[in-house]
Amino acid sequence: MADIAKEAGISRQAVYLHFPTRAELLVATTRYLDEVKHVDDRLAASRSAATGVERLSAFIEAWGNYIPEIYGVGKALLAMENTDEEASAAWSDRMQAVRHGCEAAVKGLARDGTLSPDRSADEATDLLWTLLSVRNWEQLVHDCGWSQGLYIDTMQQIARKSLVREAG
Amino acid sequence: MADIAKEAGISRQAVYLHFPTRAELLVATTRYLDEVKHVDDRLAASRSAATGVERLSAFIEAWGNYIPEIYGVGKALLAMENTDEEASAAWSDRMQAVRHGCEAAVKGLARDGTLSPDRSADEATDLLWTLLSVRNWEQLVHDCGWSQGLYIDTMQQIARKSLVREAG
DNA sequence: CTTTCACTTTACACCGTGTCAATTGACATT
DNA sequence: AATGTCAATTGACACGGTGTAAAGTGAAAG
Repeated sequence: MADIAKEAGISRQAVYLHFPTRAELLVATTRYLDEVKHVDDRLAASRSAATGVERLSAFIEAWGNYIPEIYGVGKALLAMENTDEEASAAWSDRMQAVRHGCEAAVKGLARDGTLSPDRSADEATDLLWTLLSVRNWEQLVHDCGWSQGLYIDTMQQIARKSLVREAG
Repeated sequence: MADIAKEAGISRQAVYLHFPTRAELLVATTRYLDEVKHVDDRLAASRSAATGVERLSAFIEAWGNYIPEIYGVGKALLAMENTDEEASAAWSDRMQAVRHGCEAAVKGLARDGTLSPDRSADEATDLLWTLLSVRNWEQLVHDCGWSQGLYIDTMQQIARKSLVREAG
């Protein structure tokens, strides 16, 4: 909080005049980021894809390219996951939104009859959601040094191979 | 620390007589767990597999079934990753050991000529390592309610599909 | 009989979060 | 020109968790 106040050029206490707790500050920041980065517009593109398979790839590209923009705040929120109830709930809420995106992509496959017979729709959603977690992005791009492009390509391919019937 | 002391039936300060910091206590606990759970023996089984593909599956099964046993300490260590240098290094060290296991499995595939042509050995190792992260296990088994068996089966299948040439 | 050792109790320093009260300075209202 | 409002300031403090320090206890071992 002290660092944030310094960065903002106000006193530490003044921050509390705007945001009652550290968690609420972070939550407000994610909301602001979503607004300013037009996350809705980006995900809308994936919804207009012709086939389920295309939609899956478009969704992965849209979300995957959004991760780096929210990564900073996300990491801060994730760091307080264990100690702050409210922060945990806020992050969990945002991740549920991503899960709904995954679910929609999986349903697109099911509608086309291209969902892999190996997995139920729920399991496929869980799997895709896990695959696309911010932590996985962090590990591959930050820790392993992958480029953003390699990350997107690989995630698209692996999602296709694990979720699409007769994958190629 | 107070909770741990209470559980151990000694005073909070007495804990510091054994472990200088909270981080070192957790590190010692992981070491103790590794010893008592015979992690080396378990992973040895995967090394004796005939083919690279079998070895991959055996490794995933061995590590995947080890995760729940270290999960408690792992989570505590992960929680201090951002604040405690030493805890972060300790966890990172343990995860490097897992990465070496992944690397060995990938090399097994490469030796057989069954590694997917889509990926270099390094990328395959990164991918497998990320797939098998404790966080992913946590999300699927804890958050999504998957059984341990479903987790193992799915990870084996997805690893085969993403890493093995002409996957089936 | 004394040393040693693990442990106890008590006290305290430090840091980060969050609260509270009194004050200031700018701007708008009347 | 006097008044009220509002954002922000300063300074103090409570709380919880980690870690340090010092003096004391009790039992086993030489």
